[in-house]
Amino acid sequence: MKESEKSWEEWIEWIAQDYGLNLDRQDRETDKQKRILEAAMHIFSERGFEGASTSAIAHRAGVAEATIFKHYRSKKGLLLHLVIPAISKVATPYLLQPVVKILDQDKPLDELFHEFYANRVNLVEGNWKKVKIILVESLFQPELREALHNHVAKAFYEVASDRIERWKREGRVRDDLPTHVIARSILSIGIGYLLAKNKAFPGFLVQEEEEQELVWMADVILHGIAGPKEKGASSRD
Amino acid sequence: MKESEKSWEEWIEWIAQDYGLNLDRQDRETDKQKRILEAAMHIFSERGFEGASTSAIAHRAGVAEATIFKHYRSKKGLLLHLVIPAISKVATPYLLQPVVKILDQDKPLDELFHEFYANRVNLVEGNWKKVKIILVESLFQPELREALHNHVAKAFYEVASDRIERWKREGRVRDDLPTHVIARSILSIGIGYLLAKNKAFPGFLVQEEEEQELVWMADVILHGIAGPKEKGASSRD
DNA sequence: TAATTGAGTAAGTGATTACTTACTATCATC
DNA sequence: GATGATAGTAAGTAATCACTTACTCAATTA
Repeated sequence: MKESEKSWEEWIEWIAQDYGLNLDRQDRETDKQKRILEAAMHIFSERGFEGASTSAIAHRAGVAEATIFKHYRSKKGLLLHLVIPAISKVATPYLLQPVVKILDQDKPLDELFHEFYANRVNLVEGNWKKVKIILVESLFQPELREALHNHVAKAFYEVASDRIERWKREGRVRDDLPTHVIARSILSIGIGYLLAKNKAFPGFLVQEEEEQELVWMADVILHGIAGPKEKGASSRD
Repeated sequence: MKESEKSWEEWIEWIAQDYGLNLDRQDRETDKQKRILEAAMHIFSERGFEGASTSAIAHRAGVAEATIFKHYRSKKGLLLHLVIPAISKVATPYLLQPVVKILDQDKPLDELFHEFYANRVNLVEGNWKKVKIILVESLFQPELREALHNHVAKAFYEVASDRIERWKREGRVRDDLPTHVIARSILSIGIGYLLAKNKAFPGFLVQEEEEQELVWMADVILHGIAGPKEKGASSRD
């Protein structure tokens, strides 16, 4: 069976065997386990996976180093314990539902996109450290990349493309652009804002209050930036 | 003097002193020096800075480990030797010139943006490994982040905002959007395409030939994705 | 040609790494 | 009150880390 053909459940099971990932989220974690995960989140996100030492994590968590290995088997096991539940939450209908709910409202697209961006920006910023770990490490850890591609991205794209095609039929979205271009553009505007604000170049690429920026984002993605003199040039008219 | 008030030249000099960076690019590198830099580029980009060992780099370059330290003083010095010249090239008018040349042509913005995206996509893809190192490590190395922010980003933004404001006056670009929003949106569409194609989710976010994708990118940023039913909703009309 | 210089390296250095072993303390169950 | 089972850890382990020392050799300079 090829890697990419594994279902989410099969993939999780495979990881679980290799790294002792306990999937039963019900069985409550010890106080020390929680503190280890919290410490790991901070140190992984500050120094990256390779730059983080288990001794530093143990020290920050206030436990002996061996305790980490008792619970998580290996350093990589610790990383996956931290990150896989987060990914699996996103892949779950549970976290995809706000998106669906927002996209299915009977409102002008301006308002709808505004709400969508506000919701997703909020989600990412509320979990910035974990998001950073997942994004950076997915560049170096094939398992993570595979997971993001096959499950998170795919799930989102299915929801998105479904709506976009309906909007095309209803004349609310241009039907002369392929669906993937529209989906990518919507995402790009949001990601660009998050990068500019959080990491890259705050100060001159993000200057106003968030509420106002979100309105502009929705405006740009819907109507573009062309002025009256350039409007006729579109192939759609 | 605050970090951010250093000029590019002062900053380079400061780095040079700390890490023995030889700025005189004229004095030709040894064959072995070239091979070390080449090996470092591959291994840094594959494993990240912390994950890359100097012994692995030496092995790949076919030199003794000590040779690396003879030339670059420390592992971090090696990283900066690799990365600073690349950044400084971008900050230089020399590499900014293609952008200026493209943006100052007397053509419809559709064509202009198409050309701009083609040019920048080309540049990034031709130097993908270095770009990856710079982006990832700038998340963890403050010197790199500082350099990108104060010199590359600033330089680009100055060129961009100048043109955008002129276009506003000429009615070629909407004057009801702030300049930074326009600049950010243009960049976002480009970055989104690069991420989708190279790293994140090729396959369903990038499906067509590059030439065609570039046309769509220019189209979306100029005219948006709204269909006839939603067009009236804009605040600009 | 004697002296100097820079490229290059073999063989280390102590520190730190991820991970183990062998142990104690606590607590529920029979 | 003996029996496991689990949580936790002190004190290791071998391997690897970034970096140094002390040297050779070839080319240049005086």
